[in-house]
Amino acid sequence: MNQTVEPKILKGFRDSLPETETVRKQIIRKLEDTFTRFGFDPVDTPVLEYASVLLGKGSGETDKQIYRFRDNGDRDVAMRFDLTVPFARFTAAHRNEIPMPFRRYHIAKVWRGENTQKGRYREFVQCDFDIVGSDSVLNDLDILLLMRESFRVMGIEKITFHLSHRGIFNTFLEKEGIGNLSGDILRTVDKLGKIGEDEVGRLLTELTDAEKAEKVLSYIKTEETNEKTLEKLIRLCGGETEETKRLAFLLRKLDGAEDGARFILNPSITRGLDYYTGIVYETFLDDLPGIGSVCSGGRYDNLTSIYARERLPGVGSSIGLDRLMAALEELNMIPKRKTGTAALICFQDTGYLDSYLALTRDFRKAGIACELYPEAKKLPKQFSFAESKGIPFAVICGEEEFRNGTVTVKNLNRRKNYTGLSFGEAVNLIQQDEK
RNA sequence: GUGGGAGUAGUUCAAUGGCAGAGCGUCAGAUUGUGGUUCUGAUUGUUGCGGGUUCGAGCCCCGUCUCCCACCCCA
Repeated sequence: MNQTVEPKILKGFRDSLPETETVRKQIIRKLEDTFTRFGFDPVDTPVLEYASVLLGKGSGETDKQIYRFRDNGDRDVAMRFDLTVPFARFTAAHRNEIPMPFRRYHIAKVWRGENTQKGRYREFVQCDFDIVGSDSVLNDLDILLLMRESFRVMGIEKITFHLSHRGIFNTFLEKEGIGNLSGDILRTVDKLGKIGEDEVGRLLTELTDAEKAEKVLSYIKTEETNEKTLEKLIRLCGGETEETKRLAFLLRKLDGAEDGARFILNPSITRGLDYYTGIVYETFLDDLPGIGSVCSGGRYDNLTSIYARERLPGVGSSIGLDRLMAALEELNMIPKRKTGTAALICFQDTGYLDSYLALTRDFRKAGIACELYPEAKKLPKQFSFAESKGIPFAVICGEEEFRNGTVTVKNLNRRKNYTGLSFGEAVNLIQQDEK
């Protein structure tokens, strides 16, 4: 039997080793705590949906990227492409069980069959949070505050939130008599950061004419301050509207940044997805903007239009966890933690097996994540095993300790011994360093 | 999906069409209750995969897979 199958995996799909997955789980835990503090509840939906439920919800481009096939019962099925469309179906299906306004978060994998690049995979995790069933600007504000808080708890402060307003932009386009070209113009304008003003101007001139292109270019330019940018938008729209007042309110409330995170009114942000109608935003790391937005979203008029009659407005955002982690890795910001295990119980003397087992049990009972080395090998051997796994502490007990009822703990990073400890002191020592 | 670049030991990288190599790492010992130095010895390969040309292919040609880059789109 020397015929083996090559252990290969598909393009754009990845394994996650403990050193990566431990960090990922830690980040997810922090995010879940944060979402919960903001009053959001978790939900889940199936990976597979009827293709008819998922198709035709984004642009034509997104349909091509959806994984779709016939299942064993010959049903036309598809894997979820994002978490928003399944959420729309979910909300329509459970409308009577959900009190409005509804705050939910959903952290799960999604699949897109597109070409890969750094920070672009075919299977990746999104962290979505939305508030539906209310038009209130306070929800827009809370989503933005939650975005800032989420990055703060992840320890990322050099970050910029670019925001803009789809509705105001459309008002402007209508006023200029080019509202019918909204979709094309939005997509073109969206490229400003990448291809520059001249090239965008050229493309806009192709779409309209030189004069209109000039006007649009002027509209999408970010001025020195948010106030000035806002003033310009109001002027180009022909005066204040409900929407500009709304945007002004948000910018006022978001002012007074307590850390490095900044909110910038950037009218060139438009988002490719069609369903946004109000405020939209994208988030870039100051040190690695090239990897793309790590958190995007906006306000939409009607989440469930395809599935139900009732109009259901909402606002939400999505953190791209895998892209974020790829960026953090590139920036050397991934914490070194390779395991959740805090202590290795060294095994030296087979005669004391029961004592080792009892010690292991007691540490676990006290909340210390630990494992007992399964063989009575030499200590250096056990130390280097712990080190290679990233376990910070070794518990060293032999005849002397068991006779005195004491515990010896070694901090493996500092190579420092703590002898003659009581069990409680040992637990404290290990827990202290946990933080 | 379209176009460009890359793929050699666990890893970083060598090898004019002519015996696949080095550093680092890993393992064992010097060292049977304490691993960062040193020394000794050992280990590591379907050159991504499959074909072709050739006396002979890691190297040239074709196909394919994966990664990286650009477009597209987006997290």
